[in-house]
Amino acid sequence: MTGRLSTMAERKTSKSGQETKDRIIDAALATIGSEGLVGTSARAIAKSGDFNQALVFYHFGSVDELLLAALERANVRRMARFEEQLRNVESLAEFVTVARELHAGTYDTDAAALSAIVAGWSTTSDLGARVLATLDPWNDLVETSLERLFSSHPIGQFLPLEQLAYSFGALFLGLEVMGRLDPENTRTEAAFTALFALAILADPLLDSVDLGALGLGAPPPD
Amino acid sequence: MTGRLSTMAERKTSKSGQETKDRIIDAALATIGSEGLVGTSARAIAKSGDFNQALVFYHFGSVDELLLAALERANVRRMARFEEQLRNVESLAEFVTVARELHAGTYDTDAAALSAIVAGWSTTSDLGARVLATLDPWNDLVETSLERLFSSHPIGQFLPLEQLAYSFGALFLGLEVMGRLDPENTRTEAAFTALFALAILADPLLDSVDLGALGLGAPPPD
DNA sequence: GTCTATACTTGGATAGAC
DNA sequence: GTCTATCCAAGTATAGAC
Repeated sequence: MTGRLSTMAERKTSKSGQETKDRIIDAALATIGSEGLVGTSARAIAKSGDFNQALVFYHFGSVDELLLAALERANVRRMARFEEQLRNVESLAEFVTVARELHAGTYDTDAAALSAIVAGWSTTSDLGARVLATLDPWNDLVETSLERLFSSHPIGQFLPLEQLAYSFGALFLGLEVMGRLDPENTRTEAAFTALFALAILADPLLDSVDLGALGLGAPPPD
Repeated sequence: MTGRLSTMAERKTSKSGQETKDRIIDAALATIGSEGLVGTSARAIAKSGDFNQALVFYHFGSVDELLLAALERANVRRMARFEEQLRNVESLAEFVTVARELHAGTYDTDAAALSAIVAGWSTTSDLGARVLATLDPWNDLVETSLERLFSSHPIGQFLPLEQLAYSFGALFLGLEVMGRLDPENTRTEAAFTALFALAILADPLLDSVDLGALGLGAPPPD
């Protein structure tokens, strides 16, 4: 019974702000997922997380800043989850598989919030730059992954891997956005299946490319 | 002086509504381009087009309906502009070139509005279905184009062209959205350049594919 | 069909009590 | 750090004069 007093000390940090900030961020992500970006107001977020609306402004200053923090958080979580897999990819087919898993959690709040914020703010220039900065690490990660993947293929050195990484990111974003337009999301699923099939075709093909025939240098020795 | 009465008859259709509806749609598209989707309210549109805010509701019922009409209009215009080019494409490189031209008008109001609406409404389910319906014709168009393109390649029959068409559309959308995040838009430009280079590599490669080596049937006769 | 005026709602943001 | 209360701005939508 007297223990209640001593546990106070243990819980001192519980209201130190960081915990509340986390709750607010999670509530923001959940609200974007359920209400869409336009429906995500400070009041809606507060209602979703069952705290006071004024806390948003106390901890983040404005709704936009909160959403940027939420974007950052969701992005970090997703990168942490897939970084290792992506780094160890050894074929295009594996690459597509990882991307598909990344997409698979259709109702994953982080995923929904990410594409909603990125897409929804793509025309508001001041915020756009900060969104782009948040997404930047993906470019490096994918590029590294592609370098590794193509290091064993003779054609790799002729490919613009940096731009290809950016393009793969754009393709992924486009598939996410299109998928969310369709409530049943069947088309994006089908697209991933098709891309996987394509990768299966392309993987052996990359090995058999005759660079000489393409005018890119001497063919690999037999 | 008495002519004023007779010219009234000529101008009778000028205020028949359709002309005003056009003005409103154009103003809506312009506003999305300059203010972003979130900044596009009935008041902002009316100010941009210099007419009364109430006209939006008289002619379209709501702002959402107006934006759907604007989406439809912009989409029809863009399809009309590129349908013929796309239908006559004869190589992957040409295909990329057309896509690049489609993207090139960075400050084209139609293009900006299209990607903003599609992206911004991707999480609001009720409107999303209608957006998807508007974009549908592109899938058919691109698929037809790909069929034509691959009709002379033996590997064409093994490719899931419908899903590839959808994927190309998603890639284009993703590149547009990413491009708008970046005020200078240099990365999407670079991506198109890289994709063009890739297409240049892939075009002759498709002809030289040895289907037998991929286990897809007899190799083409010499 | 178009305008003015206005009712109503929602949302951002702050002040001040606790 | 969190709450209540409140101000103010902006938006949707409608009524009614012209």
